[in-house]
Amino acid sequence: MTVRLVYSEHPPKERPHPMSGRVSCNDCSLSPICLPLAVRPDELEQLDSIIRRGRAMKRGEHLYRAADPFDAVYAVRSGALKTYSVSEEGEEQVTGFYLPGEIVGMDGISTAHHVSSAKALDTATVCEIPFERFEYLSARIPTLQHHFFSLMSREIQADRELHLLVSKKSADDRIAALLLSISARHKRRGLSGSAFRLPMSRYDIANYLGLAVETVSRIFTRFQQQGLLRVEGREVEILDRGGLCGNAPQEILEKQG
Amino acid sequence: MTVRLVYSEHPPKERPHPMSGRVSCNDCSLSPICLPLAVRPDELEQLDSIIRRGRAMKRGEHLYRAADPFDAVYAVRSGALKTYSVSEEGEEQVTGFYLPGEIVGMDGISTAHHVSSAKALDTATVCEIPFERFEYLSARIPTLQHHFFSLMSREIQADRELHLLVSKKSADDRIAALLLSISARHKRRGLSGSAFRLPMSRYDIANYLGLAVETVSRIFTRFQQQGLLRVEGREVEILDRGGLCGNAPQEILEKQG
DNA sequence: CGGCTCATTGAGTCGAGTCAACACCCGTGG
DNA sequence: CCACGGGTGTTGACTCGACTCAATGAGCCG
Repeated sequence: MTVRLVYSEHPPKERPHPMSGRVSCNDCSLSPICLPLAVRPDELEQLDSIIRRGRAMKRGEHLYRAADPFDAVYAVRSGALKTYSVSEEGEEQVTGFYLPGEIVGMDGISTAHHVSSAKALDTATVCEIPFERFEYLSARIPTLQHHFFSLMSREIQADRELHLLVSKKSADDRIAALLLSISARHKRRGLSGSAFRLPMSRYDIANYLGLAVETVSRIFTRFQQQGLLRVEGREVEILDRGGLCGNAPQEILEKQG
Repeated sequence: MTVRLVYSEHPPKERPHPMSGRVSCNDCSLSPICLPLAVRPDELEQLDSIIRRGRAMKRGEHLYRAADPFDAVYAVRSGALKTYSVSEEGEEQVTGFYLPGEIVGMDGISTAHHVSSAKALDTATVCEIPFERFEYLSARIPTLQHHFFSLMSREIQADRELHLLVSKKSADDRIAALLLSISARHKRRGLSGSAFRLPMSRYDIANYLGLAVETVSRIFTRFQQQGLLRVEGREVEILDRGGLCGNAPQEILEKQG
């Protein structure tokens, strides 16, 4: 099979286009699912004023590395990132994938330095939210404080679901759950929930889910044979959502909202 | 072996004794590791005034259940709790163990109802912190707000370490890491870091770490044969910390501070 | 004393890992 | 232009760590 599937939303890029780095939260298409959802229009200006917008990143570039001083969290604007940590034996552990509208970097708050690294999986754009100023602001905007508590709480919830997934479910279930999660997060942004491009490699998927690359590959192939999916490299189309759910019985492991 | 090991700190209970439910944060021996560590003496009064102290719980009693409305987080004062969720298939997933000085219930913030259940593993006492009032207060006490962000961030960190443990490490490593974690958390409270009583059953340990009960049992036995541990039911003495660390290479999976 | 839960131990099986080979794509450079 | 090499993905054959099933023992409560 050599036909290139074309239903990915990658080219063309979503609005706001990465080039237009100056777009304020007001004009950003992601604001209904990002931080701004928590604040009134008149407060949005204050939030807007502390955000450094539109930092562009190339594939493979680091947003921060473990042990870097922590002084900001980041909202993903376009593209995708992964976070990972490295154990003393040097083995990498992928801890999360972050899509547009999601907040990355919250794990560094308690230690004043990052405990993991964040790397762009693709060309990406992020908005930097200096944390000290953000704390100052969130003490003055109750809904913002509450929303950030919520976001962190949701991150904890997602980690717990992942814990269940990795500690109790079969390899099939894990892959299905990841696919459904990414699907749901796409749909939330108004994109197709059934056809999309995976931003991460098989290696990253395997690492994240606690599997071997070969296992991931085999399961993708089998899902395709079973008519659950259409797979072509990183392009995926979900053909039988019900069948996948049967494999990943617990809802969808969402990341944030 | 039928000798009952006596080095557990269980009887006698730690001060403050569960009976003395009225002890204010000021007089609580846990305050250096609990919420109060973040506030000045004059602010402590305000925090103190919103806390409902010394709720006593019997072994097996629920602090809250999944789907209960969320309106408070809880500081463990004595005893121990576990949190768990139940998947649609009815299987339980233990998501955490909470010892004195630790905060439980943060996973319910985003949904306004709890997504997991919390159950006493032993006779326990908890201090209830009504969350709405707490948010009001933390907007006025910057260090308190920051500390709570920190606590949640640390919870996320701990979950990520657990993720690594469960998805990449052998059964031996997982057990060793759990023992070292509990040891460290004991030591933080000024108790023995080498001899203590596990508050949870083998079943809970297995469930938490993604193992079968039989595996946990076998490994405890083997660790004892290798001279790493002394085990007698739930009483544990760590004999060779270095040997255990060799099994659990990553530091110690701490929960909070 | 039964009945219960919790813990331990043994025997056999299987899901997923490891090792190894190969196919594909893409950029580089002769 | 094609050859080369590295990164990424797929497939097959074999192995093994941890699970399952099963039986027994220890402690606790009514």
